[in-house]
Amino acid sequence: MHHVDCGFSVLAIYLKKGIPFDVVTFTTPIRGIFTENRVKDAVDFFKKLVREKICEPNEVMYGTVMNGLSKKGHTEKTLSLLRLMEQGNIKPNICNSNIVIDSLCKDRNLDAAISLSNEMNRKGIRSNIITYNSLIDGLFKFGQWEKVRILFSEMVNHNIYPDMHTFNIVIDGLCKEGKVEDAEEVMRHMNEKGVEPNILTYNVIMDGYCLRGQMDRARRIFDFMIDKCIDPDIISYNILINGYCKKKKLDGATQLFREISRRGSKPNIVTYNTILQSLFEVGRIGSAKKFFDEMLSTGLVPDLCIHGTLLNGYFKYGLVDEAMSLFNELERKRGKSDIEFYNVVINGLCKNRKLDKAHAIFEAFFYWTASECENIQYNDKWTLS
DNA sequence: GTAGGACTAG
Repeated sequence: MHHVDCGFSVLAIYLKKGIPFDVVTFTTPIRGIFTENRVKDAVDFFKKLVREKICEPNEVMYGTVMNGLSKKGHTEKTLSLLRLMEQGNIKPNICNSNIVIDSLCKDRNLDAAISLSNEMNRKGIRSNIITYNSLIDGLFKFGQWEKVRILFSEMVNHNIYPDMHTFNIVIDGLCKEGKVEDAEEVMRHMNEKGVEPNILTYNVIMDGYCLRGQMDRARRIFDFMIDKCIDPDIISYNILINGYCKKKKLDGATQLFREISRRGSKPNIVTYNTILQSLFEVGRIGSAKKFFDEMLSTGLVPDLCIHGTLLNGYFKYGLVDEAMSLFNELERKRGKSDIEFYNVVINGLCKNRKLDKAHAIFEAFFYWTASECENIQYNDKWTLS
C-alpha cells in the first residue's frame, strides 16, 4: 500500500512482543524502501541485517536488493553483489543471474550480458526463458537483428520455446522499427501457436501505428481490443492520446481524455504530461496552467518529467520569472538530485539570453556533483561487515 | 494462501 513507515511500525511491534520473524519479514520492507527511491537506505538496512546477524539473507533477499539496485541504474553494484554471492555460502541462482543480465542489456552492454549468460551456463546456472527474453529485448532495441536469430535457434535447441513475453518483445521491436504490418503478422502467428495476445500486445501495436501517425489504424486496434473483451487500460489511452497530440489533434486527445473516467479508468501523471506538452506546443499557456492545476486538485503528485514540461514551456515563451520561481521551489523541496532539471534550466536561461544566471547555476551544480561523486566512489566496494 | 527476475505510454 506504499506505506513503508507503517510497515516498520508493525515490525517494531513484532520485535517488542517477540513474535517470530524470518527472512521474508525483512525482505518485504527492503523492497518497500526501494520503491520509495531510497536506494541508500535500502542498502544500509540490508547491510545492517547482515552485519548484526539479525537474519541470514537467502537468494530472494539478495535478489530483492539486486533488483532494486539494477532498476535505479546501479548495474555495477548489482554485478558486484552477484560476485559476492559466488564467494559466500548462498550461491546465486538463475533469478540472481537474470537480474544482472537484464541490467546489462538495459545499459546496452549486450556483449557483457551475453558473456555473463555463457559464464553462468558453464557454472551450471542454465539460461531459462527469462534470460533469453532479456537478451532478445536488448538485441532488438539495439538493432542487432542477426544475433536475435542466433539466440532463437540456440533457445529452441535447448527446448526453450517463446512465450507471451517473447512474442511481445518481438512485436514491440518490429513496431519501434516502423514494421507494424510484420508485427501484426507475428501476432497472428502467436495465435496459431496457442499464445493469446494480451493487452500489452495490442498497446504495443497501437503505439506502432501512432508512431507512424496512422491514427485511424491505431483506433481500429483499440476498437478490436474492446470487441475481444479486453478492457483498455490507462496505457492504451495514453498511447492514443500521445498519437493525437503528436499530430496536433488536440480535440481528439481531449475527447479521449474525458472518455477515460467514463470507462472507469483514471488519468495518471503520464496522461496529464502528454496533454500539457501539447498545450504548450500550440501556445495555449493559460489552458496549460489551468490543466496543471486540475491535475493537482485530483491529488496526483507531479514528478520530474511533468516539472520538466512546465519549465520547458515557461522558458519557451520567455516566462523566465515564472520558470525560475518554480525551479527555486523544486530545488528547495527535492535537493540537488536530478541533472535533467539543471539541463532544462540552463538551456532555458541560455535561450532567454540570461547567460550569467545560467553560468552561476552550472557552477553551483558542478561543484555539488563533484563532491557527491567523491562520496559514491569511495563507497563503491561491497563489504557487508 | 507471506518475499525475488523478462514485454507497453509522457
